[in-house]
Amino acid sequence: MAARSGRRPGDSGTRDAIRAAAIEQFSERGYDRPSMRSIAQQAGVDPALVKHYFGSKHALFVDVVELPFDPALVIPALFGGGGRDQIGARLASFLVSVLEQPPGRQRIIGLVRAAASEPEAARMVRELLTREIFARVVEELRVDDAALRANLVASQVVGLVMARYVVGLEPLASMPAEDIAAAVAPNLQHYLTGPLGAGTDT
Amino acid sequence: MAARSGRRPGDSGTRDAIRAAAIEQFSERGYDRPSMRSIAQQAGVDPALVKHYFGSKHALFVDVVELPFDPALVIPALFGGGGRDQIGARLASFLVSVLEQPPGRQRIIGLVRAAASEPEAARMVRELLTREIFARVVEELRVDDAALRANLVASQVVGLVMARYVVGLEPLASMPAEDIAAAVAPNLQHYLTGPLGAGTDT
DNA sequence: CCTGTATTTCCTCAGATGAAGAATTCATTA
DNA sequence: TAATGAATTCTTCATCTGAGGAAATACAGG
Repeated sequence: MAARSGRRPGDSGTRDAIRAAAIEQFSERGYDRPSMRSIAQQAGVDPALVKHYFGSKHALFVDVVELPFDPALVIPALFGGGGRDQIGARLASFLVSVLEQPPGRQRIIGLVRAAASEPEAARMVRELLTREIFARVVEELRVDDAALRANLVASQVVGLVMARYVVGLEPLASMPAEDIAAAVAPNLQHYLTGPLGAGTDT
Repeated sequence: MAARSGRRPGDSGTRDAIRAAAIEQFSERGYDRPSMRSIAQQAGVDPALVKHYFGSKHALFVDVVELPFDPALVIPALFGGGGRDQIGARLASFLVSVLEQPPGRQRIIGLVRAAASEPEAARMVRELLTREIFARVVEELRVDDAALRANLVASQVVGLVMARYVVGLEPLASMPAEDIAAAVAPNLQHYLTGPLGAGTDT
């Protein structure tokens, strides 16, 4: 207990306030546009505290944009077990559940937005998908071209995020999430278990 | 005396040099990161000329990022006529032909990247899709929910651009374009003419 | 030859940005 | 109570940004 001395950290909530403001700004305006000053201002905090707690803008971004779920747990649950012809639907409704709630939605939108202009963020997304997601999908899905199938699923998911949340296409942007999940599920299913080459019918 | 300032002899070509540099930088780094100075430098031109010819950074972006094809001509050709069950394949291979050549690819990637952080670019994409594309698709496709179907197709196309060109997912990024077209075509077909619900009646 | 206009360069401005350091406040602990 | 170290603030720096203006130059038409 002798090691514990001085003012206890975190009793003011400053760090969390900065993180909350950063999540919001990164998810709404990408990586470049939010400044450390604008984030600090929204958090009601001195700009120097951002650097004090996180060191740099990039470190703050990395700290704040983490997946709101653990792929190591989620993917086996989604892909394992039976019901191979229901994977598309299960995956779609899981994605919807993540994207419709603030914590998950903001982080994922922030990642996607940032990846469009920050090469480092693009690398994060690429490695995260490759290491955390694709590898496990390959493991669970007993199909050839599992990596490509996971790529295609990822492309549809990213496209949906762009279309619904970033670009705001109507009617997609205003639809109930469940309807979107229902519309997308068959195609996710096709990417995962259908024929890839000259597939004749869905 | 060699003049250090003033008009250079011969044909200028300056305007085109600026446009070429701008296309390249917007497509590789989005809207915010390229500066008028960096574009001018790449064009081998004084920064003031960028403002002189285009007025502002935003005007330069708008001038440079135009669709490399005319939807008014392309869409009726794709959707009109018979072969309703081949629309997905025709659309996929048209998209591939546009995306695999420098002029079209750079403009579309530039638009997508910019839309992620520039609200004005997002608005451009939204209105362009709504006015130039969706409206004509609705006209040609005699189906209910034509706008939503076009939204879903757009989401897949944008997602493909992000996954292949921006994030660089493997193996998607290194595959021959025709293979990708073949893999995506059935899903585009499904979005356009298949059932939209969960496979049951909508 | 001379004037006008388009092209080009240089210079300036006002503001924002990420980063860094010094100084101040204050709860906890010895 | 005094010392400690974390939490916080203020100030500074060097740089970049988009924008605008003034002047220099060269070509074209009269």
